[in-house]
This record gives sequence, structure tokens and C-alpha cells, in this order.
Amino acid sequence: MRIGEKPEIARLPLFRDMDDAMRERVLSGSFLQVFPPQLTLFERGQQADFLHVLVDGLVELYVPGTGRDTTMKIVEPVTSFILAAVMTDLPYLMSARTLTSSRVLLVPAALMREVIRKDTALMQATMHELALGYRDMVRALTDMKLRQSAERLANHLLEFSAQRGNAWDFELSGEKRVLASLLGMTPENLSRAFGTLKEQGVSVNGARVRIEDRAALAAFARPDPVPADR
Amino acid sequence: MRIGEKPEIARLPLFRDMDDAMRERVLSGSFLQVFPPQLTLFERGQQADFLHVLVDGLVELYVPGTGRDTTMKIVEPVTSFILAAVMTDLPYLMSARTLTSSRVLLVPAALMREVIRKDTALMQATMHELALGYRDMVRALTDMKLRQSAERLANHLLEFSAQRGNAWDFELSGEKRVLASLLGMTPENLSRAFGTLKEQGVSVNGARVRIEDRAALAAFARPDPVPADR
DNA sequence: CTGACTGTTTGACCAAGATCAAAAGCGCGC
DNA sequence: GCGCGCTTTTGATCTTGGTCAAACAGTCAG
Repeated sequence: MRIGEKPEIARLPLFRDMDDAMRERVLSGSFLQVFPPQLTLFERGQQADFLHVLVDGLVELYVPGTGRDTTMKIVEPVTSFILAAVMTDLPYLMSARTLTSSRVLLVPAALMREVIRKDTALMQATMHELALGYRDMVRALTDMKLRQSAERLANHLLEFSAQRGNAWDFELSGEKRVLASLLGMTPENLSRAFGTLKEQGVSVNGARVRIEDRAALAAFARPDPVPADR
Repeated sequence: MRIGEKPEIARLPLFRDMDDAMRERVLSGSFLQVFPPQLTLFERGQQADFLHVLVDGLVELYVPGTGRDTTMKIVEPVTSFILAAVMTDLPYLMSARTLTSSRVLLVPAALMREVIRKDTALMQATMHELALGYRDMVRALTDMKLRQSAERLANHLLEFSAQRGNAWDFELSGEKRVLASLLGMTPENLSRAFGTLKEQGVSVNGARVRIEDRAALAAFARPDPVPADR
């Protein structure tokens, strides 16, 4: 792989604390590849052959169902994904496709597993990453089970804003249909949910969202009492 | 702790491969405690003070919502639970209560984290356990997002039967209201879902369920193409 | 054996969200 | 600058599952 993106990859929580020589070994055995938009990276059911690290672009993890797919996660750079499948050497539970043109680091799964066994710091980081991923999923499931659609949207907007340094005005990444699927609703219903939130001081213009009254939105969203992990 | 249950605890995937002296250290620093039914073991938001291992009985992990709680998992012996919160030293995302009288091994979280750092085999087992937990959650979330209630019940029955060595006739553990909450529906609706499955050859009498026609039930349930991990 | 309590089932109705259809925006290539 | 194609929005209607209420069943204490 090229030298250019090494620093940002080395800064990843997953690789940050590991032995430098080991990291070099992992990186030199990996490929950095560019993919066009809307390309399937892998499919549910395949044996996990690579740990993926999104360096640039946008990737959707989804599960193909009968008829409709459902979006599980939108991956933003720089983040690793499908660690669990790689670690356990089990088939992928999710498929992945690029939403925009993306650069992805492909770490051979066998190499990853081998180095993890030798480098305790990497193992610890992997463990931590998996634990956080588990907690994300617990949140997503409770969200789905006990909030209704407009509340889920409100919560998502608040979290998204928090990720962006509490910006009260920001652009949604990706299409609204994907957001709808992520939030477990149809595009039509997402539109109506935005309509509902207008009454709580949220204005939308295309992909641009503005939160006029953070307090009102939070009151409507009834956010999780346990604060987000990351 | 008493000597009696050590063998079955030592047989747990989590503790199986670790160094014997280390395991002894963990166990001797832990408490085996008996709890009456319907007792809350811990609550969401609390700092994770103990790793729990259910030795005997039945425990429910749930998330208290506004009004209704939602059941996230029913823990059967012998299984550890809330590993992720212990590992990351973050507050519990779920509350736990006993459903029946239960014996629980309480491993102090700090002790657990300390030993994990020293014992690579334990760290690896923990990592593996977390990865499987993550995958469980992915399955549960997709189930919720793209199957409807009767299908979720059908799938649950098939999985439950598989766990019991493909028994075609078995007892549901715990109350139906808890099962309903686990499957993300009301008790009333669970009742109706059982009604729907009667047409697929499922008969219910109290807690006793009989699967008359496995093939028909599977056709109705459209089970996950990727087989269960454990 | 009986009555009270709890959990489950059934029925009637209601609400959230899905579906279907059509209109309105928007972006991009020619 | 125009028009085609795709996404988003809006409206009407339907389906699923939730709510409320009451009947029913099982368990246990007296």
C-alpha cells in the first residue's frame, strides 16, 4: 500500500496501540483499493476474507431481505468494519456496498487473526471495538423496539449533530431513502416524520437540516439516559 | 465460593482455555449468590461492577422504557452476561432481573479486567464471546426490522427447538408475556401469532409447544440463510 | 372446595406505519 | 436551456399491531 494514508490508519483506535513492527506487517500485507459508487464489496453469507477499513468515501452495511433490504449502518471514514465476522472466521451477516466512490483498506482476515494472536495491544483494542459495536447494536435494537418513527428520527438528528460538534445546521450524508432504511421506515414515512419534527423546530431543505430548538427536539426525542459511548 | 459448581463454570467457553492458576484467582475473588425470583440484579445506567455468570435459574435482560419495558435476552444457565459493559468499564445499557430463583456467580469487574490483561487465552475468549454477542444482536435487529410478528415467533420456535436438539415438542421457559416482549410484541398479539401458526402445524397447550410440521413452519418463517453461530 | 389473584386469551376498536399512485423537485447530459 | 430520469413529497387507502375491556384458566391460601 501507499505511504500516504498510513498516518490516519495508524491513528485508528484499533491499530493505535499496537507494536509498530506488527502494524507495519499488517499494513504491508494489505491492499488499498478504490471502488466506484454503488459497488457491492461483499455479500451476506460469504466467508469473511478481509477486514475492511474505510479510508475515504461512504459505505452502507445492509441485510438483503425478501423484497426490501434494510440498512444496518452507514460507515464513515476512518472506520473499520465487519470485525466480528473476521475475528470469528464466520460468514458475513451483512452485505456492504459503496454509496459514493470510496477508498478501502483490505486487510486479509487470516493475517489479521494471526497478528491479533501475537500482539496483545491489538487484541485488547479489538476486544474493545467489539464491545462498543455490541453496545451500538443494543441501542439500535431498543430504539427500534420502543420508539416510534418520528422519535427515532429526532434521536438520530441529535446524535448526528453531536458527532458534528453539536452543529445546529448540517448536511445529511447519503440519500434520504438510505436514512429511512437505517431508521427502519419507508422513504414516504421519513418525509412525514420530518414534517412532524417541523413542529419541534427542525427545518429541512434538501439534505440541509437545521435544528432551531435543540431543547424542544430533545424533549420530543426522549433521548437515551445512558450517554453514547463514542 | 463453594467448590461444587467450579467444574461447570470452568467448562464455560469464556473460562475454558485460560491458565488454571488465573482461573483459580478469578473464582476465589468471586461470590456465588442465590437470588429469589423477580429480583433486580442491576439497573441500566449503573457502573458495571460485576461480571455475572448465571449458574442456575433464569434471568431476563431488559431495557426500561417509558411505560413498557422491553426484553432484550433471556439468559439460561450456564452463561455469562453483560461482558461488554464490564470490559469497557461503561454503565450498563440493560437492567437484569431474575425470573426464577437463581444462582449467580459475581466476578468483580476490576478483577476481571485485571486478569484479562494478563491472560491472553482469557482475552481471546472474551473477544470471541463479544463477537458472537454482536452477531446475535445483528440478527435480532434484522429480525425486528424485516419480519412481522408471526414470522418472528415462528423463527424463535425453530431456533428454540434447535437448541433443544431439534425436539418437536417442548416447554417454553418463562412466562408468555416475557416471550412477547422479547419478540417485540404485546402478550395479546403473541396469542394471536400462535393462532396464526396453528395453520402451520403448531399446537400450544399452556407452556407446551408441539411442532407438527417442521417444513411448513420453516417455509412460513423464512429462516435466516446464514446458520446460527452457536 | 372455594374464592381471590394472576396470567392468558378473545373480541372490538384504534393508531402507526406501509403501500399505491401521482405530482413535484432536482441533477445531469446533450 | 431543455428534457429525461431519479429521488422526494403528498395524498388516499389498507394492513399490522396496539389498546382497552372482558371472559377464561390455572394456582394457591384458607
